[in-house]
Amino acid sequence: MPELPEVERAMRRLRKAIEGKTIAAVQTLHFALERQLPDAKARRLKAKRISRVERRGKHQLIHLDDGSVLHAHFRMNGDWMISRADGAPDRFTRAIIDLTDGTRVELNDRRALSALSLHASADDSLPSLGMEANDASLDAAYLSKALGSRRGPIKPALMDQKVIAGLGNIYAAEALWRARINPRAVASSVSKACLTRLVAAIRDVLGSKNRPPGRYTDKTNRHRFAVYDREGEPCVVCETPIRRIIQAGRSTYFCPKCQRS
DNA sequence: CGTATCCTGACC
DNA sequence: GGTCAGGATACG
Repeated sequence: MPELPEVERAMRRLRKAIEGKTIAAVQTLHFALERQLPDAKARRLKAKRISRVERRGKHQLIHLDDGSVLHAHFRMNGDWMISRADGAPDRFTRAIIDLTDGTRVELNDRRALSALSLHASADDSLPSLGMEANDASLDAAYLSKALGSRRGPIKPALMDQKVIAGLGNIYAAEALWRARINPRAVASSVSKACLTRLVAAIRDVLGSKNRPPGRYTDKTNRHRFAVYDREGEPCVVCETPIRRIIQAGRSTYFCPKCQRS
């Protein structure tokens, strides 16, 4: 369940469940996770105390008292399930973190594309990231600089975590629709006025008012999005049918009339 | 830059 | 059986 607000909520649940506690055991239940966190490495986590849980973009960092870091990323479908060590893990649980107090954290991910790995220090646990999408100091000047060297379309550029950390496919499309910017517009050529609208639009789509309360694939949440997954449906502003195109291998939804530039 | 790839499940 | 899926990365 990525996209920054969802990761933020998941991180807070994780923090509440494990911060200050001690790891009893970590195990992987799927070869894709085992490959990243081999049993020999997982064993090193035993008896480590969790000093802090942190989010950076869509990454989650579990800081341990010896300075090492357990890095987690949900990718497409991951989520935490907090349970108890004496129960059976969920069918789609790919890794388990058991705490000495009996709390169990399950990394639940049907596709098993999630990342989970152990690093000696925080420094080598993360790729370089751009400004946080929900950073109050995000402004048109920053975007202008970050996009200045990009000759490709703006929508894939917005999803590049080195440009803005935390913006994903859904909210990139939603923000561009709100800002009335064509997703195919060349990133470096988007005007300052448009970038100013885009900054406001990013705040709007990430703001709690406009976000679904739970998992955003829930049918009941679908209506919360203006363009995402609405191919052929009328634009809520101008009633032009929403179009779907593929950019960098991902679906982009947009209104061909509202987003002309 | 775009494309293929990692994976599995859900849905048509 | 084919297609699609909220992400990121390696590669050409």
